[in-house]
Amino acid sequence: MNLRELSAHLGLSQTTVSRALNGYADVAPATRRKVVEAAERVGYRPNSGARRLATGRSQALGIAFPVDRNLLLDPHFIEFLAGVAATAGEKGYDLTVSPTTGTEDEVYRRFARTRTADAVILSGPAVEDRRIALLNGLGLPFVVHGRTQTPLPYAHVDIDNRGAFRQACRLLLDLGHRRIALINGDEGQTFARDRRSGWQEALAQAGLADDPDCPSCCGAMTEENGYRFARTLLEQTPAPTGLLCSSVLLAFGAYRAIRDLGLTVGRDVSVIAHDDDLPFLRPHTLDPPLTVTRSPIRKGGEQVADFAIRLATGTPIDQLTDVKPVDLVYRGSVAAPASG
Amino acid sequence: MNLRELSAHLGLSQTTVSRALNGYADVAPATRRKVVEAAERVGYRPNSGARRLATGRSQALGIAFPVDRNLLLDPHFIEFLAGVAATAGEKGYDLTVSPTTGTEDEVYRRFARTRTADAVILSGPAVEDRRIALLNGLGLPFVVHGRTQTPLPYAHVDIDNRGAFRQACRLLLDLGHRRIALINGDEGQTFARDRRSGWQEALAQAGLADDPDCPSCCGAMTEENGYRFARTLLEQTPAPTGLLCSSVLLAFGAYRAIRDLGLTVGRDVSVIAHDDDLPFLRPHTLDPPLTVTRSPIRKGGEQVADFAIRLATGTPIDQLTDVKPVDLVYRGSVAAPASG
DNA sequence: GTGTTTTTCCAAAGCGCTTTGGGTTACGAT
DNA sequence: ATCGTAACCCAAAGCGCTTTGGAAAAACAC
Repeated sequence: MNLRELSAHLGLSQTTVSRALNGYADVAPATRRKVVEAAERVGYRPNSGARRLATGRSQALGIAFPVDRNLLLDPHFIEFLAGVAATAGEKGYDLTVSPTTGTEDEVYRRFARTRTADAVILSGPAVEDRRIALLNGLGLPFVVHGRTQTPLPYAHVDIDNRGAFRQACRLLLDLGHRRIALINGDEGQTFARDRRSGWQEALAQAGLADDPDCPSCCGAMTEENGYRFARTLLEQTPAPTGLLCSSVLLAFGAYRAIRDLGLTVGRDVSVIAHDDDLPFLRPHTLDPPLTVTRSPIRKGGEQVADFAIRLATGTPIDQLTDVKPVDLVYRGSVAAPASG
Repeated sequence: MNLRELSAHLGLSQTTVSRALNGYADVAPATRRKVVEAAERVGYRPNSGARRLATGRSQALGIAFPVDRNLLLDPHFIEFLAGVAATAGEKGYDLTVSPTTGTEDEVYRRFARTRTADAVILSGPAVEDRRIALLNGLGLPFVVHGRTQTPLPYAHVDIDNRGAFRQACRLLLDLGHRRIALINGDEGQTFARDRRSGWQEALAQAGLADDPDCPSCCGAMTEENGYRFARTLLEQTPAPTGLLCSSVLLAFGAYRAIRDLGLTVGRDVSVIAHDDDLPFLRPHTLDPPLTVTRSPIRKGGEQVADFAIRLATGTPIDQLTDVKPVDLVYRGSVAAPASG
């Protein structure tokens, strides 16, 4: 059933039916009701291609991910994607995911030229991210999940990573810890860089700036890396008594390392992690329950999608920026250091 | 730059340019070369909406996932999706993911009516799956990842789950185990049901059909459940000496439970799991390395996408079915049971 | 040379929708 | 009655592509 058939069936013009369905003003309430009901009854849906062609907009959000970087395999990204998808779907937008090998440029070019997406979502921004300039050049609206360095204003959703890790580190300092290590994500990405800044700021305030007893390491946020990093850090002397992890997955590995070294979390080593609220990795189920700075990454996805749709429909960029504060949830993995 | 402009620029008709670009026969090689080069140079890309409207096909694969069921949060699904996306992208297809709350019906209806997707991908089929009938009714081509019960032929890609678990169970039996438990995924889904069948077949062949000392449990394949299930099973008397897990994630939890009970994997309890080759959960990094039946779920996704595209372009259904055998990889988590 | 194919190209007709730019009708104001 | 103004509706023109059904040119056969 297409528009012509539907309007013939109703004895109305295509124009009127179209306008009735799309909520235009100049159609009588009674007519509109009739049209909407008929459309509902016969299950009419406008052909997406035709609408796309006529309006120039695709009612779709685009997101590119490099297949070779392991973005899709990263549960954080997926949870984020779930949020994006949920909100997009709710608002009648499709989500077109386009995998790429190598650079994402080609995908964005295609999105722009073919008008496959009304706006794109950028995730995992680097500190200096080439994609921003490209998208600006292409005139393709975009929303960044996270932040980056760029002269122009840009739509973004982020959390206060720096503040979160500053606060977490300060908690350990207040409890008396003096050797606090950071197990971070890939520091090419802004979120990791920000967390490092937060950690450093807190240390600096405590007079521990660049203290060699407060080491750090970074890499992909996997359980395996968490184990390796924690093990390496804890085998040093003097070993850190506090561990800041950029992900619960890393903390998971750290717990295993701590156990393997015959130590006890919360007694010998205090651990705090950032919790993106991944549904299959619950920090409170660990033993002891893990103290976290918590911010559901899924919510981030939802907000990014919302921003992207608003952007595609004309909301100015400067109204589309948000940086959320982060809660610190205190649990048993943290205590004052063992005396000595 | 659109087709009209491009053809004007070349001094050719739109027809010729279109046909040259789309590889039709009736255009002179020299002309084609000129056209292709010009298109390349100016970066011409056909407008997706227009092409969609003209051809009735969208060059996109569709996949629906229920937001409230935790499909997207399931790393197995994601790894599968990565494979789908990779192959789709490679072949110039977009991947439209559509989240739903509740039933997927509405999404399929929309796909069918709006022609948003040329074919859809069904993942996690239940033993009796309503979606099959719906899609058949809608005339929307689909490929199932897994199998289901249905009278009509349908395109699908699956692995030999039954054979894999039969073989795994037989290995334990051959080593002398007599109490072998199954920790399975959700048995509403076919893959889990098949694995159970394989386990049961092997037990039956050893004269252990329905033996109460060979219990089983099932549920979402999380680390947490693995721990809970294993713990419950191992606290029975007599406790099983062999554990078959439907996922490395479950085995992960099982290892933790075994350790917590003061037992040792490979000595007190042998463990085998199915390994979908999730990149952040490597079975050989466990201690002791985990014996697995292995089949990369990502490859499954790649093949499903390939099938879906072939289906959308006219390949008959009966050429689009495949059930892959599964390797058994023997590692240190398996040994003969302790005597007695 | 003429008739017949084959090759190469093109004009024009859609695909199904939105939207422009009027037309009608109804109704209160003059 | 007549005019203006709303309120409602419509015909037709695209949007940018593919594809049908030729036509012109070139190649071939006789």
